[in-house]
Amino acid sequence: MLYIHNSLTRSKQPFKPITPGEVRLYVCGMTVYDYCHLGHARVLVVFDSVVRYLRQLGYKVIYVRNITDIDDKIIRRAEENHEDYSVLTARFIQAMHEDGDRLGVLRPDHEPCATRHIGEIIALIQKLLDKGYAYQAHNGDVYYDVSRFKSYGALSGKQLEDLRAGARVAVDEAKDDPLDFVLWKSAKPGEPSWESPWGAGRPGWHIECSAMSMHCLGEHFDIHGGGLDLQFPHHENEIAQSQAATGHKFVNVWMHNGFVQVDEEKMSKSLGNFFTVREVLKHYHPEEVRYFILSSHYRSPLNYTEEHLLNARAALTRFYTALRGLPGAILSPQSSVLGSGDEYSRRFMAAMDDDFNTPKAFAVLSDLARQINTLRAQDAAQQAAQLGARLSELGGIVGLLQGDADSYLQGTAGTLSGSLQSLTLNATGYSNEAIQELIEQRNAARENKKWAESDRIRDLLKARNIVLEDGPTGTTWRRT
RNA sequence: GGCUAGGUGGCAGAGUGGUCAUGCAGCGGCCUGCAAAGCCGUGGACGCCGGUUCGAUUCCGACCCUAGCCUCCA
Repeated sequence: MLYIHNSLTRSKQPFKPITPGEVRLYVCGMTVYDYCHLGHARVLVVFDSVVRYLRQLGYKVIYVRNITDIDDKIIRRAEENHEDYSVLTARFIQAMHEDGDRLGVLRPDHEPCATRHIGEIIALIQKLLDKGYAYQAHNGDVYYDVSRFKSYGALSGKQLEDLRAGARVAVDEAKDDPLDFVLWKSAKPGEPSWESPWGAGRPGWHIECSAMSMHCLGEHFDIHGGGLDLQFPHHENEIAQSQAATGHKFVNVWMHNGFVQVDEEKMSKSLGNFFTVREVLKHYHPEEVRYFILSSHYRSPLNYTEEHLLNARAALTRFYTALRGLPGAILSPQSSVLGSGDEYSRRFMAAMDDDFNTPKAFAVLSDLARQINTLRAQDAAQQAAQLGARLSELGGIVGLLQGDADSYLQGTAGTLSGSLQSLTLNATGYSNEAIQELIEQRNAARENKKWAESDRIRDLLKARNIVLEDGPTGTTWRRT
């Protein structure tokens, strides 16, 4: 039985889809005016793992992750660049796809862009106006009247009075109430705009997600996710909009992932303490980044440090070392994991069932790796191979361990993308053939018990971050 | 100030009312020509103060500290 922590009730609850066997999931994606940083990567990887796991459980998942391709920052950035906003957004949508692909993030089933759903957005705003939940101000903007929505603040645990007390003063004179938020923004000269009953303008951020999620998934769906920073006001506002418009419940379960932090501080654009995905991938294997992200629970803060990434590298090295030389197993939809009932699968699934507890699940993978190593030492090759298949199968449930062990350990090919040819940390200047040649020279020396010569070659390679390992079946090498 | 989530061994990170997390690092051993990898063993922890309890790191209360939200933010 899968349990999920619901931000709305602040408790872990058994998950029950609205339609049996089907899960409809919406996640707030990026505003595309710059490259993704690790904070964005966490959303991508966390919800990718959620989707993968739900599918593993046998659910038909409809996964929608939107793109905000029109807003103030996009307009400003496009102006700075002297380019059309749509050229800017197209470029960063592509960059986002590249980053996601490299991290092994499966594409969502639908990826709606705000600018392609202006019609639905306008219709939704009109509905809110008709029902008296919205008003047009003297400056032409249309605002949502927060005071009309009784349960406003339920998701974030805030009271209207408290919010008003803490509100920054008189930011926008046109609003009736400082807490009211914009649904339709009238265009200033030169800004991209769309025609509407309230004049030329563009949608506010919050209404986009209400309109697109309901368009793609219906008025009532199962799970809505996003970063913790979206809980208030963005998701609060979505609830207010959608439930006011439809008159019934919007989303059953709200999931929020924690922040990526740098020096105990949130990683963000505005603080300038961010690392982009592509920058980090210059130094670390995509699978290492993915492991790093999943090695703490999705709701916990995650500190970005080099030490943590190296920790992820050590863990993956251990797993791939255990898998090395075993026939690989790629997770298939017909995987035997679910019904197999073996101890490791059972424990792994139990951990994932507990609100996607990936760190706990990883502990099972460690135990499994140890058992594989033990079996190999006992020459129980068949059983080792069986458990090896199980290890990569379980790893595959969260998008890990799907690569070739030698490729990972020798750093010659991207495990997930297949296109990562130059891991800078692993650059050594020796070709695989040259390494093989040196290994043969060394083994010849060892045959003759010329230990000095043997050690010289090993040290030579070690200086280039290549470590040799003499096993019962011969010498293998890997990069460090 | 209001609200939310946290404070676990050297580091990271699960978890539990009274027997094991797990990984890295450390220490001892096995293996090895020596290593590496691997295996076995091992030390070390639950912010602070009260309360409930036969017993609390785990439940309750106060306090301290951290992060986040209350303005765009994944």
